[in-house]
Amino acid sequence: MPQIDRPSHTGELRESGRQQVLETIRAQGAIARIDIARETGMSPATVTAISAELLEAGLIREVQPEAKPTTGKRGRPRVSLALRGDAHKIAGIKVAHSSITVLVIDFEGNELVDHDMPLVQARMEPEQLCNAIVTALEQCCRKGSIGLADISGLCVGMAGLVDATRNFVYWSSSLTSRNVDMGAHLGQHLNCAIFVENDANLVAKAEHLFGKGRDVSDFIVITIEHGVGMGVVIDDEIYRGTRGCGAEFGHTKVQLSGALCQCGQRGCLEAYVGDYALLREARLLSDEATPQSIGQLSAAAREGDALAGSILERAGRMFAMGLANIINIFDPELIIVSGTHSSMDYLLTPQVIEEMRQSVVQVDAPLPEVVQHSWGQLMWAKGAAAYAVEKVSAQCVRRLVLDAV
Amino acid sequence: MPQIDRPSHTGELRESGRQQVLETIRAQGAIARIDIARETGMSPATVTAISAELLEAGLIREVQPEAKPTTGKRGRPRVSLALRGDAHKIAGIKVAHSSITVLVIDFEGNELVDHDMPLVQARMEPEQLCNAIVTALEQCCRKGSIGLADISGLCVGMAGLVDATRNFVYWSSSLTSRNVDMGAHLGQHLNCAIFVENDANLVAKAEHLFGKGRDVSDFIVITIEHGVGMGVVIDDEIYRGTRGCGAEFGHTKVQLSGALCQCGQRGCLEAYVGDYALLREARLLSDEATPQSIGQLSAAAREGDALAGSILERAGRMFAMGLANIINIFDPELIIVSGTHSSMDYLLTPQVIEEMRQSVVQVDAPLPEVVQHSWGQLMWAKGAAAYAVEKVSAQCVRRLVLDAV
DNA sequence: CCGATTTAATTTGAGAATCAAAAAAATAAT
DNA sequence: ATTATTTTTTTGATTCTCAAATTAAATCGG
Repeated sequence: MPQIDRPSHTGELRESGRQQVLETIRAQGAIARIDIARETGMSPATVTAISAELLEAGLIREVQPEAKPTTGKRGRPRVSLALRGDAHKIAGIKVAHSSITVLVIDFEGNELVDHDMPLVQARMEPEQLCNAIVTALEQCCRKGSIGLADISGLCVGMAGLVDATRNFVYWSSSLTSRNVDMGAHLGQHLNCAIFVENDANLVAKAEHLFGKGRDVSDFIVITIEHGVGMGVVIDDEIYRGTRGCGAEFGHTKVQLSGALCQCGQRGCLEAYVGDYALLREARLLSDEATPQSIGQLSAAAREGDALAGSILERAGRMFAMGLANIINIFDPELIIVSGTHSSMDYLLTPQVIEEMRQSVVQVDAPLPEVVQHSWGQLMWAKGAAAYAVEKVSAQCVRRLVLDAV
Repeated sequence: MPQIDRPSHTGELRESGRQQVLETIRAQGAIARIDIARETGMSPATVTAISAELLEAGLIREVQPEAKPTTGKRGRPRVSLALRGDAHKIAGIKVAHSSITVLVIDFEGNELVDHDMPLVQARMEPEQLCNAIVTALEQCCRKGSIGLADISGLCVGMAGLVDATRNFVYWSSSLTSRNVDMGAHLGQHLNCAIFVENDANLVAKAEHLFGKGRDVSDFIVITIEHGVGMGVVIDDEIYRGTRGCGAEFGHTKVQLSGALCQCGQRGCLEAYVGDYALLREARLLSDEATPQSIGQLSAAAREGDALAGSILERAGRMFAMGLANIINIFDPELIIVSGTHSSMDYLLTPQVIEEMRQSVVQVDAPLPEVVQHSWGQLMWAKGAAAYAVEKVSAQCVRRLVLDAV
């Protein structure tokens, strides 16, 4: 009884070597073999062998040392290795309330083309949503003169409870039904590797691959938008929990029987710091001056409007408390507060940081760094693409190892 | 320039194989080679090779199949492998407020002897505490007729902020000074492998090796005692955070500007559900009936005392909120509420579980199981011993691999 | 301009860990 | 006794990796 595809221990080892090299190259952009050896702890001989294989497979390329390094350094010049962008085209897709954003990148991470397709309604039946996704992808491909068949893989990011290991959506604000097997649905329309993930996790991925978490193996990303999301990276992996619905930072409770949240429960952090929560309170301001957007509210506060100020102040204090709790629980190296708009301007103020500091368990060791990162509107799609790239990468390596047999 | 102790990739692989076999044997108690192969995914050939080595090293033994398995099963009978208890003697030591508990176990986990030595004062200078620990260990060894030199390793568990990777104590309620290198201090008195850990993490270890977390790779242990502690096991490893001071569940904030905690901050969960918090409130009861212990308070509540009832009810609600937050963040497979006394009787009631359920993000998937586990007073020491056993195990394997070269 | 020096990459040969398949061992069934 | 069955061990091959030696490609110094 031959055991065919049970991963052998040696196979795993081999895979991990290749994976490591590829990841190192991706993390560094362009890096010489000798530095890969240093970085990964492998011997130069092994790096040579592996990179030869990756070169042959067309996944990486040698970068000719552009300019003479003029600075007198003797010895054989190092030849850097970089990813071959044209090895694959990969799509990241974000389903938002009012539009679907698509971004196509190459294997190296270069953005080829993006597209935003408005949605007429925010919540749809699964089939309807799939059609919309496919349409958005097609439009994007057409715009960039890319064949749909050239897409090696894609990832769809959506708000809600997603079990990424199964491409399964327990619940999403974009879907009218619960418990949808999005992977299967999309698979009927598209013939490429398909992944579905929670959007906050995708931002974490984006930070890890392209952003401020590039060289960090353990960090936490917090997104503030309509709701509040969190992505946790532990040991270079996204932490997901058993059912795939962990890291629901926005729905951790910060107040017994507190404010009503869009999830129907009370006292969620989101119900104090999310967009809708602030605007809900802002409506109590005198009618004429009622701010319709966070920007207006924030401006009113800056101009000395006491009520607006107190709304933002409370949100800030709640946010500080939430941040402190995260630090007390995870003790991460780094916290990245990511967003597409300037939520940070009023939420991540020095006062909030100070308040957070005072709610963190006191230790004579430096606090985790808290940084903010404003991305463009493409943040989400970029994260989705990053995730898909990683998955496709892993698939390539796996195929490489199998083919070698 | 030969690179001597940089762990080679092959060495890691080899180590992992041996480790895996040993762990499987420990987890299963006694298990045949073929089942180890099935369990770990290795080939039977490899298991034979590895177990031969472990047998020769004296770490495991063959268990003769006791009774004829009468039930007609043909074929060569399987020979189970078990740990050799006499391979090592290991001490677990818990430093509590009023005493030091020591437990000596053998390599197989059998309890050989335990001892409790009262302490005259709860907080001491490092040197003083070390002396007390050594004295307690000596007394325990004498009681069990064990030579101090026969102890292969020990672990000291203490409440507070401990960086176990460095055996370093940022702060502990048992120490008068901060930032103590306990490992170095103890090393001057004892000549064996020494480990220092946070006590909640040790309970997690105990649950993982001997308790309800035996076959679970991801779970969370919550301890309620004087304070509230948490141990997080992710992927069969204790999660510690970067500075080694994560998982401070007791000091997560559940109320803005809330009740005063012993840590000096406000609104910590511990300040609502810890022993001292309940007794603090209970003092407001009519003087004569003031309960001096949790047991009395709990009894009063059961007898219909409204004030006592409301104290416990609020504690329960806060605890439910804390539990729900943990689930929302970690989405664990299992939560074990561990304790030496019956805190569970009033904290882990059906009402609390129900309230927790209502504060958890709603998913059409079964809730994480919440179980309670009452250990004897030896719980902590047992956890410490479990941790030390694991570490010593790993050390043995490492030595085995190195010696083979 | 040419050898000496330096650094990077590759080749070579060997060691080690694993696995598949075959063989051996130990038992039950017939 | 013979056959069937199951576990364990042995054998031989594979292959992943590494150390050391070698080759490659540059600078430096005279």
